Order: sequence, then structure tokens, then C-alpha cells
Amino acid sequence: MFHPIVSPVSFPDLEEEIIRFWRERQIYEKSLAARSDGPAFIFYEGPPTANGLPHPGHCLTRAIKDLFPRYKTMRGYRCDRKAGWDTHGLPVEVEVCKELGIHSKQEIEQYGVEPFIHKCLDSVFRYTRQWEDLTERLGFWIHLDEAYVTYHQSYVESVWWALKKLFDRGLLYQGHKIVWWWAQGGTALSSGEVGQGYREVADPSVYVRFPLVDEPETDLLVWTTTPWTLPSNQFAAVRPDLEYSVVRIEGESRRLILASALVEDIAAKAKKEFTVEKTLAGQALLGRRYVPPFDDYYRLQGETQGELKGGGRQHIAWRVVAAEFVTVDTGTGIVHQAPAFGEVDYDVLLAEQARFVKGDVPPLLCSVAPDGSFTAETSGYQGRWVKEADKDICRELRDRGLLFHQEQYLHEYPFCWRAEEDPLIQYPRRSWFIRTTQFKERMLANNRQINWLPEHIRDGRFGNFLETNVDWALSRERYWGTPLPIWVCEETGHMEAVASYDELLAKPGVLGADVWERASRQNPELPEDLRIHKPYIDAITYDSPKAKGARMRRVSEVIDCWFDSGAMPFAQWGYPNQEGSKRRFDAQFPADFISEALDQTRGWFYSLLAISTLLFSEDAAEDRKDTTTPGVEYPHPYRNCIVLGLMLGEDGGKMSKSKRNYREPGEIFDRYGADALRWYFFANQPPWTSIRYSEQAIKSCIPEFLLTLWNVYSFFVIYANIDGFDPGAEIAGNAGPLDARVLATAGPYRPIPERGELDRWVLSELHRTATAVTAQMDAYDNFIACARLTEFVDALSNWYVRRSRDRFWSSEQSSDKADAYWTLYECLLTTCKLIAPFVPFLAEVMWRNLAGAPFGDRATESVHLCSYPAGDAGAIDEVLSRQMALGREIVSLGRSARMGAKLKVRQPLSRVEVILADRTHQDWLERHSALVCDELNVKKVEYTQKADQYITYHVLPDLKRLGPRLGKRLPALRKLLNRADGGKLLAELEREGKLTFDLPEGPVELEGGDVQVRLQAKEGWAAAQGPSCVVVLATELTDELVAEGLARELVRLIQDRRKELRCQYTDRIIVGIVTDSGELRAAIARFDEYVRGETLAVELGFQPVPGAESVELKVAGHPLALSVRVA
RNA sequence: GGGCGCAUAGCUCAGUUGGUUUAGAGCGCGUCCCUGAUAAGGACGAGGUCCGAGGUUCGAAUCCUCGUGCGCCCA
Repeated sequence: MFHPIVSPVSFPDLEEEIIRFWRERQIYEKSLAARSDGPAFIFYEGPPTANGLPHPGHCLTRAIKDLFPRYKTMRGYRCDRKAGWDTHGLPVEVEVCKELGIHSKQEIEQYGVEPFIHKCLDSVFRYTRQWEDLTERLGFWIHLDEAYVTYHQSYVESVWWALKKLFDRGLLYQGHKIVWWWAQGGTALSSGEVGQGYREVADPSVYVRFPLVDEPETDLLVWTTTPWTLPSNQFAAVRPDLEYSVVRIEGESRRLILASALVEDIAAKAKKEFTVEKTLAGQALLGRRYVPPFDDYYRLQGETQGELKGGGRQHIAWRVVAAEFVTVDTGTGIVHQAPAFGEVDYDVLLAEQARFVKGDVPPLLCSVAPDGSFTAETSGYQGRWVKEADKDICRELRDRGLLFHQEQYLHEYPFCWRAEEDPLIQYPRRSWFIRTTQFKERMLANNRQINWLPEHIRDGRFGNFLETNVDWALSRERYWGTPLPIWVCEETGHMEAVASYDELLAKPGVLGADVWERASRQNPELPEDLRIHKPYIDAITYDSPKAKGARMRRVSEVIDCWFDSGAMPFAQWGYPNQEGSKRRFDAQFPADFISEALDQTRGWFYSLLAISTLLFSEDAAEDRKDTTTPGVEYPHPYRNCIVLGLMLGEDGGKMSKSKRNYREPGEIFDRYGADALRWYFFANQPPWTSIRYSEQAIKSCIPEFLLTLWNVYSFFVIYANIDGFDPGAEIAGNAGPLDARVLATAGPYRPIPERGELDRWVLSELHRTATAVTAQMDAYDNFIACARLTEFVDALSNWYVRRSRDRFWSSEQSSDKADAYWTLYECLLTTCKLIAPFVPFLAEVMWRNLAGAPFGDRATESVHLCSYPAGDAGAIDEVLSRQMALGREIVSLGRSARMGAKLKVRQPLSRVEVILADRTHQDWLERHSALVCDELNVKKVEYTQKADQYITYHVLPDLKRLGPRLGKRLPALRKLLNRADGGKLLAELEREGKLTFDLPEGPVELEGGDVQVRLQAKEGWAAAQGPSCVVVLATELTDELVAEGLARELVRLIQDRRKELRCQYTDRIIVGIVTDSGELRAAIARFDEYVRGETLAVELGFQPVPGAESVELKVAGHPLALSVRVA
């Protein structure tokens, strides 16, 4: 006996049961153990941050991350799944600040770094519980209790190991980074924060004269929107290939130089008359020296020259340089360069610095203090907030005759998102960099080997990003993060990187470890891992090897938390410090599969690739002083990467809590279940398209797929139980996975070729589906795989079961009936396995009943422990498949024709004629006439060859074949074929075996394969046409047919009545029909046996049934009173 | 401003290396069927200037260019 199915089904309740089952029986662990000898399929978990609640977007990521490991496991791979948590970084600090009601760094320091760090730690795992619940409820199998955690000492030490490697190879260096700086708060803002604060403001737009040194009567006309940066001017940039003009201004002796393209514009703006004296290329301006508007620096260094690497000497600043970014869209074509206050300006400085020999390089001039006020180097403005000084600077320039023109300029400018009135400024900060640019080509080569899904990521977004690689700005002037493990000698500046806490404590004269020990004694709850964090780690100092008595102190920075996550391939094992980590790392590198959303392109996808390329590339060996880590072939550290689209809210906008445009995951699970959500993710769109959250779409997955399959399963169980179909009794011993081989040992299980066509057909479709799904999943295409599964379940339900229903109902125990059971049983068992990775709960529920109920311990405990059915291509019967499809098409067309003629299916018809475009399968169809008759309720099917009365023939060229052969002659041929009589052409083709046409450029010969025949039904017939045939109905009705139609109508009414009376399936009834219609009475009398048989009526009379309620009804317009009661 | 992607039915989306004739699916809508899978199920139908404009080609939803709109990333 199978367990009876409770109706209506509640998928969420069933799923909860399965979760308990998996947990109690440790099915996940068993699924791993069962493949312990299998090849490895390596999966990396991109660590989420648990300091916020998960939303449906996270469900998508986690569902995809579950799907492929499950699939691969069933395919025999061993797929360990180690969870991970990202715990460091600015978002955590921001959360804590919100909680404390503070925001500047100064306020954090006032609050105290130590308690602040403790708060960060608390915050990190605030929502872990919700994440873990979600993970389990979604059916995401992953080892949560063995998760790697980025703040753990072992993890941090791995990161340190990597950083030390880079440091020792000279790949870690200090430089300046121009950041968006919140001067009032004393902190840099991340790009995300900056993006939030853009507002449109009016800033001064000034055109300033820079007189040339060697031609004092001529000025460069320079444009800027930040007058306060002028005191820090170092260069003026032009584009060498642009044309510049020297112009004389009406009524003035001085001349101006500006881009030719802008002469008219600027003359108009200044309302002056310009006369172009001569033009010259930007190239000719390069190297020309000018006098900057403010001379605090110029006074001291204006004449300073430095030695060039290529030989010769040049002035270090205040001359014209080349820059590609110069445009003539705005400004003057000559751009003021203050490298301290602009990223592109800074790049210009770096390029200049690179030209000079060490010691002579141009310095970075910065006349602004970190608090945004001018320093003493800007006499006259010292102490003033720069933005506020703009006006006075402009006034001074005008007074000194240097301001050529001034206007207002509307543009987007960032403000601090926490202090709306504070504009941000670009400002240079000392920062640590990783020399990734040196590895650009290797990263690109590595990237080329990665299988990106979708493909365009490789050369598109990600490839482009790598092409424009800049050195990784690693350090952050923050508190909660992996401390940069570099100690500096306070006297000599000598630096050392440290790779572990023990290594640090082993340094000579080490001091300060007691700070942690004291804190730990005071508060024993603090995890040991904190000792490697700020502020405790900062307290640790040791003797400098370079200067007696001097101390080595740690730099103050922490690192970018993207480096943390990018280090996970080795850091998750604590490599190389932890016991056994080398073995684990080697065995789990590189990953076969990772997946995250598109926003990780510059995040995790990059950090993984960059770190791996720098540390582990085969050809990186030349840059390494040691060879302890073996080089690895590309690609690494991941081979296949599905880049998920972003998930949008119900309204198409960003998912947002306040807009309530999505539902909490927990609620989705309770209403529809995890399988519905998973199927919605997998089956509704390729994973890389952006996906709009749609509750309706999630809901509709249930009837579209889950419930359809469930109904087939339910149908099977109901009748198997009624009939006593018991596979457990027919199969001896261990039944294991109940695959075809095991089923074949059952006595009544007949070899497939001996079974009926419908059985052979559905089993062929089953193998076709399994083969296709496996191929698609191997190619990481879950969407197409799901489409195949949907098609199969539809075919199983709406064709196989529907066509087989009476076989299950028949009362005799025939071999045909047994075939039906064994066929459907096999289909359901295999389908369970096929859908298991996608909808693991439903698959398990069905498996536990279909296999577990009859076999108990003799069957595999869980469907997830079974092997995935890869399908047998040899078991696919293409011919039968085509034949059945034709049969279904004929039926469909027949119904369409009935619709057109308004002849309901209940009205029997005498005949249907089918005209096939291609008669290859006509014999087969003729042998299956019964099927068509039954479906269409007709007495006879005829396959007509000469059907000129019903249809016209069109002979069409097979374009794919003829296109390449005929080329430009094709349109003429098409015209000819179009005009010709199709019937005659066909006759000729049949007679001659070929068709010959005279085209303008010579004759053309076509054979049968070059043309396709299309049929078109003529007007005036109850006909319908499809791609391969036309179906024509005989519409004339005899009295006999009408009577039978009436009888069928009556049967329906009686069945309705049975249902209203809540009759059991097996109840016999007594029926009375009172009617004045002679026609109806005649029909009943004529089809008495039929009506009684269908309705299980033991009596069928024309009198009211005593004791039964009589209901007034109509059949085809004939009124009647119907009384029914159980016999 | 730059890069990447997207634009197909009322809605959500497919559309495989270009193949013209009838461009598909689901939902929704309309008409109907079935009533022994039954608080289900099914059939049929209507609905499209494939964003716009050029181009390549015998042939373009598909390839190219430009434009428009939207999204993401970066400035």
C-alpha cells in the first residue's frame, strides 16, 4: 500500500516534514558520504554579511548555489559545501554608528575604539539566526556549522600570509590615493556613500589667465570650477592633437591661447571680439612654462629643475603637459591641474613623476589641511574653509587682472550623506596599494579561460574592467577590519610584514600583548579572535632590527574587506598555518562553480581572480622569491561562474523595505513553499537576466508544474491502492534506487518492446527528457532544463495518463493494465530523481511514498542519495515520437474544426478526413484510428490523398537548402512557385522525381527534398490546418448520431447528479427520467445499455424514482425531470 | 561623460549558427469541453508596425551602424 494522499495538498506543510526528515536522518551528510570516492566538484560560497535581514534576492543566489551542487552530487561527484560569513567592513561600522547615534571618526574615537569593536562584533551576527533558518527552509544544503568567518584569527592569519607574500615580492607599496573626503568628519567615503549624496549645485566656473614665462604678453586661458584648488596648481594640460589658437582681444595688448574649437564660444561668453593671430597644435605647447596665479609654492620652487630618466633636465612644475582626457566640450581646452584634488590630475602627476630620476621627482602640492582649511602655504587664506574661500579667491584674481571671465555652472556635486550641508572634496590620503597593474595581462589570460554565464561578461563588463585595471587601493583608515600586518621602525622607517600572531610574539623584545590579556581577563566572554584586531594588535611592538632602541609599530590601517572575501579559497582553511590546511586547500582549488549577482563583478569576482593570479599563477613564479606555492593552470580560482541578474521589486524598481515591493522570504515559504520559489527562479528565466519579483509568478508555479505532477502522482496512488498494485511484493531483496534494472526483476514487468505504443512512447519521452536535462545541466543551463521537465510532466499528465485512464479503471487484471502501472510507476520514480535538485522537497515527498512505502528499508532512503538518471539515447524512439506528435496534432486540429463548426465534442460525428502533407507515417496513423476517433468522438477516420475539393496545395522552396545554391535567383523561383498550381507540381514531382523551372539565368532542377508542401483548407468545410495536415469533419448528422449525442448529454447530467448526491465511486443507482420529448425517450431507449453502463445505473426508467428528489433539467432544449437515488 | 546589458502579445518572458510561409510559452481575457485525478483538469480562440531609422544580404526579431528609452557599473 502507498500512503493515501491527503487532499488538498499543502506544500509548505510537507516541506517542513521533509526538513525534519533530512535533519533527523542526516541525509545531506549521507549524500556526501555516499560519494566520498567520487571525483570532486568544488564549490565556493561567496560569504554574505549577516548584519542585515535576507530578502528574496538572497534566496535566488542561495537557490542557484544549491541547485548545481545537488545535481553534481547525484551525478556521482563529491561536493563539499562550506559556508562562510563576511564580517568585516564599513557597512558594519555604519550600522553600529547608527545604533550609537554617532557618525564621525572623531566620535568613534571619543566613544573608544575598544568598545566600538566589541559592538561591531555583536552586530555581525545579529541576524545569523534568520540567515540560517532561511538557508535550511530554502533547502540549501551547506555546512553552516563549519562556516569560515572572516574575523577569525585563523582566517585573518591566512590573509596576513598572503599580504606578506605580496609585501616580500615588492607588490605592496605606499602611495597617495585621491579620495572623496568629508573634511568635517575627517573620513573618506566609499563610492557607494558618495553616490548617495549627489545634488545639483551652482559652482563658480572661472577662466583664468596663466601668463607664459617666455612670452609675458601671452596667457594660457585655463578653466576650472574649483577656484580653491588654484593655489595648489602644478600643471596645465592640453591635448597634443587638438588645434589651439593665439587670439588678440579687441582693445587689449595681451593675447590668449585656447582651443580653436572654443574661440567663438568664449568670445561670445566674454562679449569680446577675438582675432585669431595664428594656430598651433597642442603638441607645440608642451613644456611651455607659465606663472601660476598663486606663488606660495612657485616662489620657492619655480626655478627648480630635476634630472630626467631619459637624460637632460626639466622644470618640475608649472609647465604644459599632455593629457588625453582634455576635451573641447566645456572649458577652454587647457585644464588646470591640481593633483591633490582630482583623481585624473593625480594620474598626470604620477606620469610626470615617472619621468624623473629618484630624488628629483615633482612633489605633490597640497595647500589644504585634512579639516578642509587652507594651510600656511596659502598666505592670505590660512585657516579658511576652502569652499567658502572660492568667492574671495575669484575677487582677488579679478583685482589682479587674471580673471578673464566668470560664470555660474550647474552640475551634480557630492555631499556627505550624513551631513547634508557638507560638500565633499577630493583629497589625497596616504594609502597602501597592491601592484595589480603588473599582473594585468595575466589576469586577462586567466579570465579568458573562465566559463562565464552569460558569456558576454568575459569580454564585456569583466574583461573591460580588467583592461582598465589600476593598482588595488588596499588600506582603509577604519577600525573593524583585518589589520594591515605591517610594522614600521619608528626611526628608520624600515618595514616588515608579519604572517601570524605567533610570528609576531616571537619577535625580539615584543611588548604589548598584555593589553589583550587584561581585556580578556576583564571580559572572559570576548572571543580569542579579537586579539588580532584593533586596538589590541596596535599595542604590540617589538625591537627594530635597524636601529637600536627603536620600536617597530604597526601601521594604523585595516584593509579593504574585499581582500578578505577574495582570499577565501585558502583562508577558509586557515592556509598555511592551520593543521591539514595545505591538503584541504590543494584538494579544493580551484572551484568548479561559483555564482553571485552581477554587482560582484568588481567585488568578489575580481578579488578572487586578482588574489589568485598574483599568488598562484604558474608564470607568477618569476615575481616570487620563493616557490613554496605551486603554480596552477588557468583558470583559477574558479572555472565556471554564473552571474545572476539583479532582482528587482514588484514594481520594477530596486527592492526596498520601505516601498514594500516584495514579500519577506519567510512569508513566501509559508504561503507557497520553497519549491514554488525555487522553481520560479529556475524555470521562469535564464538566471542572468534581471528578475522582477512577482508574487503572482511564484504562485502560478504551483498549478503549472508542481500540482500537475502532484496530480499524476495522486492519480497513480489512488488507483494503485484500489488495484493492489504492490511493487514491493514483486521485487525481492534490496531494491535500492529502483531504476529500470531493478524494476526489470519484477515478474509482471514486461520488457519495454513488448508493451503498447503509449507506454513505449512515454518511456521514450522520459529518456529524451533525461538526456536533454542532463546535457543542459552539464552546461549550467537550468532554464532550458526546466523547460524540458515541464514539457515532460505535461505530456505525462495530459496525454499519457489521460489516454491511459480506462486501462487503470478496467476491472480485469490484464497484462496491459500491469504495463500501465509499471510504466507510470517507472515514469514517476525517474521524474522524482530528475526534479530532485530543482524541487528537492516535492521529489522527496514522492520518493518516500513511491519507494519508501512499498519497500521500506529495501529502497534507497532518500531520492537525494540516488544517481541522476542520465537517460539512454538508445531508448529514444524518434519515429514513434514523431508519429505521436502527428496524432496529437490531428486531434488538436479536429477540435479546432469542431469549434469552428460549433459542434461540441459530445455530439458524435460520422467521419473525419485527414490530408497529410507528408504520408510517411500514414500507415501508423491508420493503425491508430481508434485513438483519433475516441478523442474527437467520431466514428471513422479516413486518410485522403486526392483531396482537391477540400484543399489547395502550395509548393514552397526549402530556403535553407536552396538559398546557398541559388542566391540571387531565389526570388524569381519563389515567384514562379507561388504562381504555379501546387497540385500539378506535386503530380509532376511524383511522376518525374524532379521539377524543372526556367529562370531568366537558366534552368533550375529541384528534387523532392528541395521543396516543402503546405496545405490550405478551402472555404466552406469544417476544417482546420496545421503545419503537417488538414483535418476535415463530416458535419451531416443522422438521427442515430443525434440520439447518441443526446444520450451522452444525459450521462453527463446523471454524473453531475451522482456527484451532488455524494455517491461513492462504486455506488449503483436507480434513475428516473420524466420527459415529454419523444426524441429524448427514443434516444434513451436506443442507448439504454450505454447510459446505464456509464452511470452504474441498475435501473433506468421513465417514471420518477420513489423517495428521490426530482430536478428539472434540459438536454439540448428538451425539458426533463431527473430523479436519482442509490440503489 | 564612459562601459556593459536590455527593449518581442495587456503582463512576465522564450526565440538555439540569418531562412521569408502561420514569431512561441505561461498568466490574464474570451468561447467552450470534461466531471471516476473532482474545492481539480482540459481544449480552442482573440491579441504582435519583434523600440525607431538606416545598412549588409537572395532573405533580418536575429548581423552592423546610428538614435530613443530603461537598468546596472564606473566617473
